[in-house]
Amino acid sequence: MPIDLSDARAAAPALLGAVLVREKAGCPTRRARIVETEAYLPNDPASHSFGGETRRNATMFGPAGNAYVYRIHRVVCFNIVTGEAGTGEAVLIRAVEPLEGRAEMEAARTRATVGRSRPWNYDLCNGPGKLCQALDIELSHDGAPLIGPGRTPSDSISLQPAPHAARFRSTVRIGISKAKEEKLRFVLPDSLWLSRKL
DNA sequence: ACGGAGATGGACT
DNA sequence: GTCCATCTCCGTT
Repeated sequence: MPIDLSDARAAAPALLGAVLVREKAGCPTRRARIVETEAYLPNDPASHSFGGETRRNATMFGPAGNAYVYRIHRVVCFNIVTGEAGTGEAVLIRAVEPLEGRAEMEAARTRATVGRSRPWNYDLCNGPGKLCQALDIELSHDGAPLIGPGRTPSDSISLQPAPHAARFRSTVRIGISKAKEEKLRFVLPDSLWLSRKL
């Protein structure tokens, strides 16, 4: 069963339990389970696509299944484009649980963080910027296809569907100032790797 | 365990 | 000049 990326509201919970696979030449494979997502809908005042297409958000208006990667403050965030091309919707991946290649994730986080000496814990990848550091997701991956052909084998991000539909909970989204009331954040309620506790 | 402040850089108007 | 889909540290419980 392919993952339902037909629209962001359906895709955000459907992506819970799916596994991100990061392949990079010279690095061990990193795999991580998605435990927290947020939907950004068409005509959503909190979405980057609100107000139309610009250079920065252009891949949001492209086909579903591509990575939308943007920079905010010091870090980048990783989204999966959903819906028909032109609708400008996506799902933000907010937290993942490491499954494989954890040492490589810790090394990547250490590389990206200055002055950290204590060991990594649940803060390894429990946030949208942190997981991009742990998986070496960069601005250059903006627009990259995650599913099907067209990926770069030596530098790919791909997706394995969840083995079964996950039991989830929804809450309000985090870190936004507009359209705060809608419950468009989706989590695996028992996960220890959420960016915030329930 | 939780909350607030400051760092910070680019996109957009 | 303003606005952030954030992170980390350091304070207080």
